[in-house]
Amino acid sequence: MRATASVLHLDLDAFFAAVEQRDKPSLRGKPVIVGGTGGRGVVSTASYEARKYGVGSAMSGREARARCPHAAFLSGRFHAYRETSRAVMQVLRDLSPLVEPLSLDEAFVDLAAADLPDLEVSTVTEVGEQLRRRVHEVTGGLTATVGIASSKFLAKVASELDKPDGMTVVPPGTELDLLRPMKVTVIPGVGPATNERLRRAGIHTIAELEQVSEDELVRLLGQAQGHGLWQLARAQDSRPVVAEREAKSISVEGTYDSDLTDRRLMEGLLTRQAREVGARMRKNGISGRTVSIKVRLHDFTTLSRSSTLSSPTDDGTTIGRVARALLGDLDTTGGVRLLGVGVSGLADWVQEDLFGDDTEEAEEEVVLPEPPRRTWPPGADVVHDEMGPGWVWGSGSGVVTVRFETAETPPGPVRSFRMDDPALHRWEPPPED
DNA sequence: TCTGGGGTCCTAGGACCC
DNA sequence: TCTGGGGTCCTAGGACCC
Repeated sequence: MRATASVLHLDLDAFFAAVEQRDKPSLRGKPVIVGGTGGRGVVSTASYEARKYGVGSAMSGREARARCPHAAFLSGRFHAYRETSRAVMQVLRDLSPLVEPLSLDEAFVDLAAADLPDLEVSTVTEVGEQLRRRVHEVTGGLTATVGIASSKFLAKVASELDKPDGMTVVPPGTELDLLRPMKVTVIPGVGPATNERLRRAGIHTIAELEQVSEDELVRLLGQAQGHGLWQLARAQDSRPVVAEREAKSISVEGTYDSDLTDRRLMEGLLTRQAREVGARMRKNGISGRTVSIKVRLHDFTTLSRSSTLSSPTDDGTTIGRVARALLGDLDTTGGVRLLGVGVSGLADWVQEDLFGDDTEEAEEEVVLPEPPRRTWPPGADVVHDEMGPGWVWGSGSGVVTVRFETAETPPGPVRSFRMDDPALHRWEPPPED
């Protein structure tokens, strides 16, 4: 904690939804929900008009639709969000060289590194208001909420107090007066699980947390979190604003509208994800040694497996080969809703092939199931079961006849299914790159 | 058909080394 | 041949954040 209110936290209000309303005037003043469009999607951002109906982040699309059926549901234009975010971050860097982005819509700014006459409350208040006006200008009308205080913790807490389009400055010396009546859930890092543990120990507010000894908190929550919360309950936070932080992992994952049971299909999807991870690594000039997969089963149980290579790689083919081998250890008979591939243990150098050709080795390729050849029913003509992918040969009287073949393996066997047979799954094409 | 995607950090146990 | 301890790496899982 500093003696001056020199840490600024800026939060763009309902960011994704606000960009959509900016770019499409017909959406202004109306409920807009970004995310939650797919069969298993969740809400990423709801505009304030939609929040009135109880729609919020991380809510399932199904529930959001039930609460606010007349909202505009959008899948998101991340390029536009990234571009707008860049403009905002540049405004912050014009104010101070020490800017720490937390996400596309949030950042800390160290005002002690800015060129200001002093750090009095009146001065930083004016700086904050100017900053909010400037953000409004460069974004074409987006609003931001700002918190300014003597530490990251307090600045972030402060920026939550006057949303949207507001600002809160916490004068040095008043931090504990502000914190003590608040619930422990305002502390970043206290989520549902930690809150429940604290609640069982009779701790609801920060004032109550402050009464608990450090030993007791460590016993309750473990060394790192116990010690951390003991400090935050006293407004003790000396974490610096750090401008550049290097990525520690890169991953790609996907949730599928219906559960996967076909191992060949899973291997094909992992292969595709591995290629995407490799491409992103090369683009960023990094490589890594530990390849991980993530598998979420039908019942939401989440498994992970990883393998550490003797030397770093950025090669999608290698990553894919390891990923498929890791999948081989897992029992996926109940069905899989999510698959993911990641690489960690990153180094900012590349071991080999720095300028070499990047053609992939053909013998490592896994053949993806064939694309649709006929249409029945609309959008669902290519299907698969545990035998692999197939396509609909004919249908009638509630029965579907499927040929299990691909261009590589004709002619395949023909089987008939009832239309509602749970063994028959719609083939979900992998997302576009 | 409750429960996204891309991350970070922490814990805990076992291997292995000194 | 009584049991030792620390440090690092690896793996799996969990909590949390936006």
